[in-house]
Amino acid sequence: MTLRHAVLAALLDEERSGYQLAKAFDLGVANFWYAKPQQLYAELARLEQGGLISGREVVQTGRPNKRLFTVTGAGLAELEKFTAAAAKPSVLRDDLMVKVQAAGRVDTGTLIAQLTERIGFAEAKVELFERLLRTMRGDRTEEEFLRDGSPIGPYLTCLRGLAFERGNVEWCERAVAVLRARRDQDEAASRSSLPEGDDHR
Amino acid sequence: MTLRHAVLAALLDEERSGYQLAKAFDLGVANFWYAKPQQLYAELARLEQGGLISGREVVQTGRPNKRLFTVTGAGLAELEKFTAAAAKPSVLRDDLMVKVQAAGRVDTGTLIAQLTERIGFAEAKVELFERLLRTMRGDRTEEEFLRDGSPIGPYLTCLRGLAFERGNVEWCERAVAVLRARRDQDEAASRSSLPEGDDHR
DNA sequence: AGGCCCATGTAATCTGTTACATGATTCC
DNA sequence: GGAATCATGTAACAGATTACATGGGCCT
Repeated sequence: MTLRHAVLAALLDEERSGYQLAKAFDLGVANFWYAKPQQLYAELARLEQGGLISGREVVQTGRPNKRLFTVTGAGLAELEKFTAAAAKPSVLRDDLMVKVQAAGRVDTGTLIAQLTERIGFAEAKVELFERLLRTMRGDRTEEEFLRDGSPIGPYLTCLRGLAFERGNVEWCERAVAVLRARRDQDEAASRSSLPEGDDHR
Repeated sequence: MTLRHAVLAALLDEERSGYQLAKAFDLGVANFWYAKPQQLYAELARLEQGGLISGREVVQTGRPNKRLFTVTGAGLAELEKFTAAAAKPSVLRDDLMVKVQAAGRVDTGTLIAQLTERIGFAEAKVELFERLLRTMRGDRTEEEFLRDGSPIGPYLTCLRGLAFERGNVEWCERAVAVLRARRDQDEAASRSSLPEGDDHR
């Protein structure tokens, strides 16, 4: 049950609507947690009922009204308690890893295509995070911001997201290079010896 | 439903028991997926019933008998299908990120303690992965292994795990340094001006 | 006219976690 | 004598995903 705390943390520096949170927690942005809109609306309802956040209706013209939520004192206390509790190590769960684990037994072309697609996604996120960081620090340098900028939390988590996506790009590129080289080698080998379909494994 | 495919991928290069899989998928090793033992035993049962894997009883003396599983033709076909399907981008979910997101509003000392603990875990995993890689490649250099070593899948996923954990160490160290510097600054500031409890935010 | 953005949810299903259960062997 | 390792599960509950639902405004 950590979505709870992720929501509280996201509401700390400014009040937000469910929709805004949904944007922030969706893939493409998610720099510190991921969740679907439905999950968020449900969690917001529970949090409000428990008095950890409070919402206020904002009437809008030209578009549906929305509810903006703020963390209450009780909410902050809950976050404090959560922070003090032992963190469970993060769990890795990525489809692409499973596919690569099977490399050599499944079609190499398909794998290369998937890795290439991922490179695109990851690069887009790298750019997004870089833009986000620039926006947060404004005209200051990174060092200056880290020394006394605010809010510092989102900046730090964004830095982690950036490094993570850069790691993705590097690894995917490496994997593509390795798989291509091995495929070319296998093809050359089967051409020279046995022209019959000698599957590369 | 990707645990299914993760299990298939893990059984590809050699037959394993539920217990062995549980070890491999547990934190501390998990280089490409994470799951609890109970989940694995349940999934193995389902996979066997579906004919995607087949198990054989191995009678042991001095310890309980075990069942070793292998991927069937149908299982490999399923993996192939999975590989060709679009991968959903990986979801980030890490308690520690949530805590850091709240930096500045929750106790800094607690945060630093948590980050320091994580550094320890991550360093242990770095060493573990390095050992695993060395074992896999034997007396070959990394380049040699990547050119024609086998199995290549586990080696590549392990490389990703290694890079990920190194990224964790670097980021945690950075975050600790930043938070320490800011805390010291705040303390100095409140000592010189207002000795009254002027919370750093 | 069709599709996307804003804005919020409900219901059913699937996945994952926690707690419980058993029992022999080996190591300290 | 107690803890850890090997080995396999069941049952109850919590958490997450998928499908469905609504409705006005804006852009092309």
